[in-house]
Amino acid sequence: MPELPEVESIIRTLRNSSPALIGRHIKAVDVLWSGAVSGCYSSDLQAALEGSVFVSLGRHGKFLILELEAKNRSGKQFLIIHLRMTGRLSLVPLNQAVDRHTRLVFLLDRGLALRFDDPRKFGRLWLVNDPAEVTASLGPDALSVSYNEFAERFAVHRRQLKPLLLDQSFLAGIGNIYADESLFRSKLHPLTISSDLSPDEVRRLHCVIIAVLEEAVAVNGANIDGVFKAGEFVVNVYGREGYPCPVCRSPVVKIRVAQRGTHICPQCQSMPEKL
DNA sequence: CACTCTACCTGTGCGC
DNA sequence: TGCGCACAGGTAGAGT
Repeated sequence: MPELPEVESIIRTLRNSSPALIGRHIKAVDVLWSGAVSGCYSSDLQAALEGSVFVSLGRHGKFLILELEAKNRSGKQFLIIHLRMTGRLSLVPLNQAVDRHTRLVFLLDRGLALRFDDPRKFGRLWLVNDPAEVTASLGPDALSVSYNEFAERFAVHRRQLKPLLLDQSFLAGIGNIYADESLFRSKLHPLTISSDLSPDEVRRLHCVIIAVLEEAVAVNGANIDGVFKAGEFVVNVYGREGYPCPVCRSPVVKIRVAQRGTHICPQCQSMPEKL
């Protein structure tokens, strides 16, 4: 399931592809499942995008932001894509057959197609004039947030750490896997109330989040048995219930926090005193 | 404000 | 072998 590092990895792959996505014209858009298109009708999306050219690629948190220039219109357009859990975006040969999970195909020049596949149909796509129409409610990107901004935003909350890290309006880009990994490496229990952290612990958490995400980005994301196999980043606790903690050898335990499967080392991540 | 629950989906993997 | 079912995940929106 793509979180920030996996989305970043997709962007890098698309940037380095040859022929590149940047500069490609959209000749047509096939919408195989219209539910994937949010905020407008798929016919509007098709009409607005035909003839457009990709000019840049970026992201905010887990949202991909593809900038386009329309042929006959002034002003920019942005295709915003959220892959949610099972979405995939790939550049393929134009003649490659769709499979049963293909939801959208952008037919391009130079014999290419940009394809959106998504078995679980959770992924969504928007066409807007300003990315903020979709991303305005997001907090700062987790990969580049400064310590000052992190600490400032942290200070206004009194919440359990795990749901706080997962809250995209607090910090954009962290999902279940990297939340568990960041809390493990920070030696913090997911149920700890954020306002109970010492300034040193807040600083440590910020450092760990950035370090974890940077490490994962450097190797193209996580590699989790049976779940996500894009990259080489190996997690310590997520999905490893019953396996020994790499630090102290205590068995990793799975608990439920905010309705989410949560993995901890009960030894290294001690329970907050109040519980 | 903080939290919980539900809905959205479908492939996987379990128990029987 | 095959059936049924719980479960996984991110987010929005409603409710406590």
